[in-house]
Amino acid sequence: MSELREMLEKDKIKQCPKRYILALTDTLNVISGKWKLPIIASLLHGKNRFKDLQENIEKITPRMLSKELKELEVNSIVARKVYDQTPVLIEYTLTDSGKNLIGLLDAMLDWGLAHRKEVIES
Amino acid sequence: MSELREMLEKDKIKQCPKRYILALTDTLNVISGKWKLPIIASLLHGKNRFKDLQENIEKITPRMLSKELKELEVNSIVARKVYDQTPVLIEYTLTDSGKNLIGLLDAMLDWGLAHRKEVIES
DNA sequence: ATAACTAGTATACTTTTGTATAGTAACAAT
DNA sequence: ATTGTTACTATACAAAAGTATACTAGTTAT
Repeated sequence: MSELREMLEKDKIKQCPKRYILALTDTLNVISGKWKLPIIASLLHGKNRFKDLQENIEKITPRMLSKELKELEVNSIVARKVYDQTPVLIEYTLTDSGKNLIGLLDAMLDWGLAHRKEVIES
Repeated sequence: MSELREMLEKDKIKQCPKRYILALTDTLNVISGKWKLPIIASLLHGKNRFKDLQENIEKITPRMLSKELKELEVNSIVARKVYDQTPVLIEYTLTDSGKNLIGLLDAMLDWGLAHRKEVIES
């Protein structure tokens, strides 16, 4: 049984441990906002350069792309690597944690598809 | 293999179908913001009345609680039922879709815990 | 010298999200 | 008539998130 389900068993409602709350809010922060998922999805697709991302993600401004990439880097979701060529090549890649997000994306996709089905059927 | 992983196979990168994007953004909308997860978690715990929720969720104002409950109701995550007693009893419950969110919360929890471990270890 | 390429930054603004504080409505009990 | 109960709403404001538009810096090619 899942950790959460166990925690919620009727006859033994426990306080939600703080580390669970931290883990959940971490996760929410990583995927929240207008551009995080498009960026992560683009990186999963193999679009790794600033310009690739800008072209791949419709209507994102360089300011937002730069801001979000920095935040993802600070949170160890994305790694930034500079290749000293000309013109300079800068490559953004997903860290292991970043790649592991695909499991979460699957869960989101599954819930979203099931929910749409539920809502339409009723 | 997961739908997403399959879609991202290197030699056959497909366009992300629009219904996938819709499903993902639906899901994100349902869990985004400061109060959605606390409210959903409280409802899973069996706190079903406005006042219960207000007491259970630290520092939420009635305005926000009301606003969020309405939005969750519109999106078929929460059902509102009025019992004609005195004083009036109004009960908020999770719909099937709402209850199914627990699987997603588990995935979020797992990723969050694993990520913290990764970051600390490195 | 000018243009073009990559990878951004700067400034000002609008929109969305959330907060603070007070008040309402229906009814019952004292 | 006042107080208490539940379940909210109204108004004004502050903070966070996102947008628009223009500009910079280093390098190479013409």
